[in-house]
Amino acid sequence: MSTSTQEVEQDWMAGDEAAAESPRARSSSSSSRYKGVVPQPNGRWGAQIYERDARVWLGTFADEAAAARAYDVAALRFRGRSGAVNFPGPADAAEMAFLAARPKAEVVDMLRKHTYDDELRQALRSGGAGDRALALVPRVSLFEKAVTPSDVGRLNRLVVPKLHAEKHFPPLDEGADAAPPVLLAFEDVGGGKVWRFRYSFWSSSQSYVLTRGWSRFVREKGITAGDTVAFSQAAVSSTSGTDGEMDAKRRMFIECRKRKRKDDGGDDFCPDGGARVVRLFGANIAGSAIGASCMC
DNA sequence: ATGTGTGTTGAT
DNA sequence: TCAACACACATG
Repeated sequence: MSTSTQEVEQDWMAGDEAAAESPRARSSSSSSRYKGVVPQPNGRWGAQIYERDARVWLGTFADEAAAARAYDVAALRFRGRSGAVNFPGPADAAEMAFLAARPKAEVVDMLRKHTYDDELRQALRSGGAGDRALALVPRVSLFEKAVTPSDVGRLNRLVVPKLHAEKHFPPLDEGADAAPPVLLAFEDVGGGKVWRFRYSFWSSSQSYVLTRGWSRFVREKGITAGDTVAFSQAAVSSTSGTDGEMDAKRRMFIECRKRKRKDDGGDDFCPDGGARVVRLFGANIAGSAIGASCMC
């Protein structure tokens, strides 16, 4: 929904029930015609949604429609497109991505503070299309690794399990000392920035590693030992069948979850402790783009 | 003093 | 799951 609350309201007014009855005509003592909206003693309106058995309060609103809209946003985040909504409309991919990229608790917080619209507009405006769109890229899992203390320590490198490195990463000319460094560029889906890591083989330890750039990423994303880094790859979408070059530039992803998690993707509403997920994705050898994002 | 949001219960 | 209702508790 790229439309503002006002626009939605107008659509609704012009739509069907404009002539039926005015919501403002009724008193707060009666129930709301909107799903997830409950009257408040003071004439205002509260919004709520249910997660499992528990009620999640979405805040109070002076405008009944605003409360309904808040419910809609929560429904989209909690239940996805399939969830019933007060103001049905064409699914907005950008907004869905915006929602998907944030913890439920954060979305709820924005609703309660009435800052959702602002945050959405701002996000869409500034790095917008780029990172959000990337977040929607279908991907398939490649492999995972639980990062060790040294992976997030002073060594400034991530050891990539040999088996997986050889299977999924570009081949490295380990013999040639003069070989140019292999760089992997990662585009940060969450922040829109681009990260670059050096990918190399350390003969001393006989291991494949991501070096330059890795520590900065770890620091900035707050990755800690025990988190799991999961690599995945953009699902094949044979765009132009003529150009076989895409093959060498397959976009790859990496995501990191906090150790404690007990649910995979299905994040239940958690006011505070949500599993933090850092996701990278990107592409290949010659320095194409790769990216990262955080979500709960 | 006022408004919020939870406790709780009964329906769907 | 969901809303109606009462009121304990925040908030200023």
